[in-house]
Amino acid sequence: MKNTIAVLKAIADDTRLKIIRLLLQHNYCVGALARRLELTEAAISQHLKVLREADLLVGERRGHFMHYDVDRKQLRALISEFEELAAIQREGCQPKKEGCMQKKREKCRVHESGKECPEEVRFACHGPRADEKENLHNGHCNCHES
Amino acid sequence: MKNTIAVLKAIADDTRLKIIRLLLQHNYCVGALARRLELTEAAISQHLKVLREADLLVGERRGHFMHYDVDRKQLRALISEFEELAAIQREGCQPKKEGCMQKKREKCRVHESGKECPEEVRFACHGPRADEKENLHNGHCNCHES
DNA sequence: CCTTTAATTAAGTAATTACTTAATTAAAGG
DNA sequence: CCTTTAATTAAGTAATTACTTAATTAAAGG
Repeated sequence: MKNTIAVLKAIADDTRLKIIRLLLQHNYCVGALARRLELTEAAISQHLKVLREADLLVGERRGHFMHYDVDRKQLRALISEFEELAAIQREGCQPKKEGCMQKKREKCRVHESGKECPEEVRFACHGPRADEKENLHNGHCNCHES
Repeated sequence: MKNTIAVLKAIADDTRLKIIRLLLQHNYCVGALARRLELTEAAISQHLKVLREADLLVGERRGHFMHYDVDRKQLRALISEFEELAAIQREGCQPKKEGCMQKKREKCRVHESGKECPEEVRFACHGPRADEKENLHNGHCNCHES
């Protein structure tokens, strides 16, 4: 799936979810959708555009009328993404093995002196910065509980 | 699931989806999430509130720290909702059997006279109003193609 | 108690979104 | 061609959202 967030945003709207439900059942034209959902055709057209750009719909012209179909492949792709998400396992925290600096954490009383946190204790107290990926255990393990 | 749209809206945000991914792996406190996502704790706290109110998270206080957990039941419930959606079958349109008024449709030239659409042809031309659920075939079948 | 700390809430702002009406586009068909 | 029709796009608006900084709350611990 190209852009999961765009697909989710597209589907996370009451009107658009109703449109998807309707189009899964029948091949409604834009006017029919507008009548059923009691909105203007312009509003429906704009919603259809959002869904189309998220690859959730494919449109087909039939004479004067545009008929839209749900791309069921994309729906299934979304389900797969969620299944992958739900399958993420909890990683157990092993402070000692991973070098979590429990002791240094206790030393952090920087604000008393009004000074900047010295590098020696900054990491232990405030955890890794975005660019420090090595130690992932500050802030989420039991170090805090001591 | 109580409110599918609220759950979808909660999850359909880049930052919040990242929070969910992180919390599925580890028990991060709010500050740790803020550091990793390079946002203020206030911003994270507000996102956590959205997720909490969608029942996607449960929080637990540990001393000074709040630790949040993803409610995996809710994730699975969301997957079920999507599977139900994807399982909706296309209903074939049977105009004759269902009394679709193909003939009357052709008579609709109301706008020529500048008059209101007479009730006799209104339904056929413009389809059922929201309160007319009996005939679901105007606007989505091949009637238009004739 | 009093101070520190982590998290939340309040207040404000810029960007986005969901609609409206009006204008435009494009196919159908005399 | 010219008109009709269905759909889309343009322009504008009110509501919502994602953030910020500042103020508040609540537990921890000397």
